[in-house]
Amino acid sequence: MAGTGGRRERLRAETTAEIKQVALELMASGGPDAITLRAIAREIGMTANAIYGYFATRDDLITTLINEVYTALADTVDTAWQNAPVDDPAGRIQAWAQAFRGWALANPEGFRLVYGDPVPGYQAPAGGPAPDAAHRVCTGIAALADAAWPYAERRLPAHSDFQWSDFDDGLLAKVRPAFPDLPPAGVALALRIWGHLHGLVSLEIYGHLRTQMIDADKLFQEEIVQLVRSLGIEPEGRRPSPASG
Amino acid sequence: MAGTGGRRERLRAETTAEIKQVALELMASGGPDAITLRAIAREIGMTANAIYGYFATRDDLITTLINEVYTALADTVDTAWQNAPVDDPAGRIQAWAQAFRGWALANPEGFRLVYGDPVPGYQAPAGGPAPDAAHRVCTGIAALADAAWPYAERRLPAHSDFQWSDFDDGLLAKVRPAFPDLPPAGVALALRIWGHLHGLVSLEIYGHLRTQMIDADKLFQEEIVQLVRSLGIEPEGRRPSPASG
DNA sequence: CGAGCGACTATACGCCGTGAAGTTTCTATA
DNA sequence: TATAGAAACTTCACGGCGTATAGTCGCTCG
Repeated sequence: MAGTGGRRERLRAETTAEIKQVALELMASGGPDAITLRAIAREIGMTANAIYGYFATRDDLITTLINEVYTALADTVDTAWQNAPVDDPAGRIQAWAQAFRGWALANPEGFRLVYGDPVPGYQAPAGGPAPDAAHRVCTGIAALADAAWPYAERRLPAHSDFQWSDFDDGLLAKVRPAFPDLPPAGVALALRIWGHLHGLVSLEIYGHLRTQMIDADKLFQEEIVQLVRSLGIEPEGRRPSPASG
Repeated sequence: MAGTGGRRERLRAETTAEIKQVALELMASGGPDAITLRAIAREIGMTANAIYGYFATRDDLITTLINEVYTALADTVDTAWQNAPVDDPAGRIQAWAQAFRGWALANPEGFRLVYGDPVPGYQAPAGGPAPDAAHRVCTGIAALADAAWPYAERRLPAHSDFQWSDFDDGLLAKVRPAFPDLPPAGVALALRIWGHLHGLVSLEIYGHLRTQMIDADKLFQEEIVQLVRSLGIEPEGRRPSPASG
């Protein structure tokens, strides 16, 4: 067989990349539904069946796309919150939330692809289509929860009984080494924060907020402020010390 | 034309009902994607084109189904929270949240139909497919927010500047007469609560929580407790008076 | 009784995913 | 360098989809 630099393999990689890129363009212009093998082939100048040489089935292609799009989302939000000062946990949470919603608004079809029913009849593989990217996103929020934990802990009275066994091992493999001081309840807090923000963005992207409210942005900004406040850290770096509560 | 009780009209109503029921059965067993005119016709014993005598297009049928399913959801949650004691706002919120998630878990395909990308290529009509049901759901949460408002108000410091003009007129037409003491910020609070709960349930229904957590129920129960607490009302009726804060 | 209308079928078109079989083109080896 | 084989791609085919058009049957009412 040819080595890594073989001509054939290079062409193959290029064609694979082109298929994916055309698929993403179709999705951006016509929604996830527009991702059809025939449309991709038409655009590239191939026969639909030729794509089967690169992806075993349409669902395989979709899964790959979900992976890439989800990874792009994770990159975006990670970059955003990591660019905020380390000593400003409230600012980091704000950055995460704004980046998450901003990405969703800029890539609504991508959001639907990752978080919705992507495409007619699509069946995600066992363990989800993009577990790594999902864990990355959750780990990002866990970082925010970890930074806020000294403040938030006292706001979450000790009735919650989360244990490590409640969580997915793949997630914990990333979270526990990175944030050794974050207890199970802290991970639960991270997931709840994720849920809060995902809920509003999801309602907005799918048009359910628009039928209730003119300006979804205002609602989201309020949500961020209240989220930060509920964690016991004030926006814009003005926050009490953990000791003074 | 025949009167309201005419034989023809009765038969027509029966066939219309049968089409919708078969569609819902197909959805329950095979997901929203399974709702195809041809499958419905096959099940009923008609030709696919015969359905065009009852619904102008497939999207029309889908819109009707969304309306019915959304209404069923609204009925369920309304019944649930209204059955809790009036003087137990925390219990009512709990009832709403449990009923919402319970309905979603019992009717995951219905949840996807209402809140997700229902069906390949479906385009919801302007104003959303089921604005009435959506407003009913939001009005229900507004009732909960209204009951909690005397307690919650002091937890939401006065930096939010919501106005009536921020919200949809159809929603306000239901909310303002029913809860004359609830200010715009209270409606915003209701929408945020909706977002919180929708987010977690949506992540769960679409399988995104399962890749992070073993027991989504535990997370949701924690969410309810913290939600009630954040509003300043204690669970199970033990709550401070608004005056004592 | 007969005209008209409503309910329904038959046929057809262009989409879709995908399987089977055939063809071309490149590559590795004898 | 000749050649066997693999890889890339095409052609043809099948069944499913929404839906447009035209035609058919039977009930109902004047």
